[in-house]
Amino acid sequence: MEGRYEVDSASSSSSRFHFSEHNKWLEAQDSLKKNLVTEDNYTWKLGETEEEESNGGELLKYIGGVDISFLKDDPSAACGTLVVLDFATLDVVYEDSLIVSIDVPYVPGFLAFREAPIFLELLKKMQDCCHPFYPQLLMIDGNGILHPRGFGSACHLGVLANLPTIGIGKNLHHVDGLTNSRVKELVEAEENFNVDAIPLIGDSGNTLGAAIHSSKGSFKPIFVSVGHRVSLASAVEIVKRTCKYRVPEPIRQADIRSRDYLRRHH
DNA sequence: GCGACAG
DNA sequence: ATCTTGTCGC
Repeated sequence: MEGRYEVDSASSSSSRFHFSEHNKWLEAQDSLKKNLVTEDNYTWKLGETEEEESNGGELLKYIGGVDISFLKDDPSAACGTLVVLDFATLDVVYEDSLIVSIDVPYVPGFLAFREAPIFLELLKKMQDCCHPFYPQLLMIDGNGILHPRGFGSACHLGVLANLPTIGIGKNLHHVDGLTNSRVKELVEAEENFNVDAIPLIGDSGNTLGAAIHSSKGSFKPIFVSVGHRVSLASAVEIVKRTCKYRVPEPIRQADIRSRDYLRRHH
């Protein structure tokens, strides 16, 4: 018998998370990871050059963002929001929110098990009615491969929805020797003086993501990592083009609107 | 043993 | 993630 955990009755919320659940989640991540694609795998172009725009290929136009808000009291009451923006204008062209009750705890390294189900439901609603603005790519507030097992919530959602995804972290998830102080060193290193996307290379030698200073007023970087079916280079390019402020617009709009919706409907 | 730990 | 106003500065 592995992990008998329930004996430990003295501790509180965190011990509600039993070893058996932990193992199930590890196995699920391991299994889903087999379908992960970490290179560009889509047909559209970004439209960065006039040539591409006049060439008549399909362009990236609809870019989605998702976020969840919670209430202080009643921590199970949550609002998930999906927005779709026009990549060229950054206008919000679609918005949908859902109030749900979430009983899955937040456990570092397993964010997707808490948040992904509501995002999949929001996406399914769009798909079921063949909505013309269904996103070609999705940004998630949470990491992609910048994760203890290389499979953060952006990867998880990307694989389940079969959509290209990009992970956006507002704080660093310490992994593979990448700590706040180590990243600070990298950011301040002389060779990175004029570099706007600093590669995050862990102790393993793998590049797990990039730190970027999105808006001019912010010294605090955001952390971009590959979710699914997008290369890091493309992810960085797309994120930079959607940043009016520190947090890219798809995430920022989803965040604002989910918070508003929860306030107005509770 | 202690600290760290996306949202 | 959440509670929370003004305020200092470009």
